[in-house]
Amino acid sequence: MERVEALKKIPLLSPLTDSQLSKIASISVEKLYPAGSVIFTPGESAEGFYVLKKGKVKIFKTQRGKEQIIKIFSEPAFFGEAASFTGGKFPAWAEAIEDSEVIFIPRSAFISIMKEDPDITLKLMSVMANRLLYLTNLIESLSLKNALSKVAAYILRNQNDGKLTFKTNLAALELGLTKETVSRMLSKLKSMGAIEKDGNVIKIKNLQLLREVE
Amino acid sequence: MERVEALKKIPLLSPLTDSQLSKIASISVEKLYPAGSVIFTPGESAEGFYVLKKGKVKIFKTQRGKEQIIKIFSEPAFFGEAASFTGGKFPAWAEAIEDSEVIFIPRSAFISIMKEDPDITLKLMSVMANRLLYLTNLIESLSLKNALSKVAAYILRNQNDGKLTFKTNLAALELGLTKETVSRMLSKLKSMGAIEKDGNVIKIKNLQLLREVE
DNA sequence: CGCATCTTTGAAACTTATCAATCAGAGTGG
DNA sequence: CCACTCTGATTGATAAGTTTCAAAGATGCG
Repeated sequence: MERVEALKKIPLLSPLTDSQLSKIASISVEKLYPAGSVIFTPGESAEGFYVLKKGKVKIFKTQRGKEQIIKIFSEPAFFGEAASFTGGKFPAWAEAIEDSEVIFIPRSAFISIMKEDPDITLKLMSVMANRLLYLTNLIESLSLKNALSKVAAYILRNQNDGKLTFKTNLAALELGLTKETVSRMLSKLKSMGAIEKDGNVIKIKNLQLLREVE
Repeated sequence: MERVEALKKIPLLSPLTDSQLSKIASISVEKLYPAGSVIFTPGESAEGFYVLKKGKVKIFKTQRGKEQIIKIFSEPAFFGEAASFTGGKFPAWAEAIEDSEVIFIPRSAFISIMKEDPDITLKLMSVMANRLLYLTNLIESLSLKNALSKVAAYILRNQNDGKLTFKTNLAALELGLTKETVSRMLSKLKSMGAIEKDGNVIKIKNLQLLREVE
């Protein structure tokens, strides 16, 4: 069954037996979200959580017309689990930033799985622990770093082999800055000789320097 | 046994049997931390987590001489569990802000308890889910609110019966502001008629107004 | 090629931080 | 009981960092 295969790709769920997975699959709901569409809104009751089978989703907060991205998920991943397990409401927005396929798993189904398979619970806990650490670091970055070091840290974090594709606007939303500021910091890093820019591809030229300003 | 009693006060641990608790108690280590002393430092290997039996502890990050409080714990509570369960290092500082008594529980002990008692695991998960939501809201506050609404939100959050004891310095560290700015915002709220101040006690005079600026 | 979109740059405005001085209150010791 | 000091809060002036607004440049796509 195709949905079972999708669930199996999620590291959290992969150790489940086929029968467990098909049980989940049978009561889960699959949905398509075109890029730009909203998956859930803050205040909405969290009756379950979401498995991202395909695509990319951003979780973000808004206030006074400003936006702060909390986290971007790429397939395979799951999200919305924290609100789901407290049994309360989602605290933030979830929006597809690419055409996405999502599987919704009702809380009750998953809790019964957790009760019969403690390893899954431990695994989920370790995922949540990692998310706590991630958010702790995000807080550090938002509160204690200046614009230049935020951008430097962003490049270091998202780089692959000394290179990365860079969307100014997206970076700005993640870093809690405006696109203009990000652009200026990029120019500064360029003039310092730390990076090189060609279109929307950034190449790290001086790793050590970048680490120093981070 | 006295330590068992202390452990029982932690909502997370209270459903455990006395034999489980005394097992934990027997391998845990109790320590006193005078106000101002450091409990753990970032980068330190997290071999377990901490139960706060008495006192008050702040978890915070530092960078370039600035400080951001992540969370303040008052007895009874536990902290350091996220890092402990990822098996990695603490991401932040923990410091007693009052004379504190702390029980250290090695990871291994607790994991074996979790394996034999799934309810504890679920409970711990729900605590971690709540902490995720808390941090999400902190991010929102740090990134999207201005100084005035941060202070207003702080008052609303910490008020009790329309009153609260206010330490400018502490609020500043939690809100990611300077004490001067906090003081100025307080004056502003006072001149708006939203609050009243007598020594370090703040009284809310106009709740609706306070909610509006939040 | 031309239009729409994103990026860069500049100037001004705004918010918050910094630095410095003063003030208020709580002990403390004479 | 009164200086005296210590700590924390307030206030003012100035500086720094970031945003905002506006315009000009690039880039990509139909």
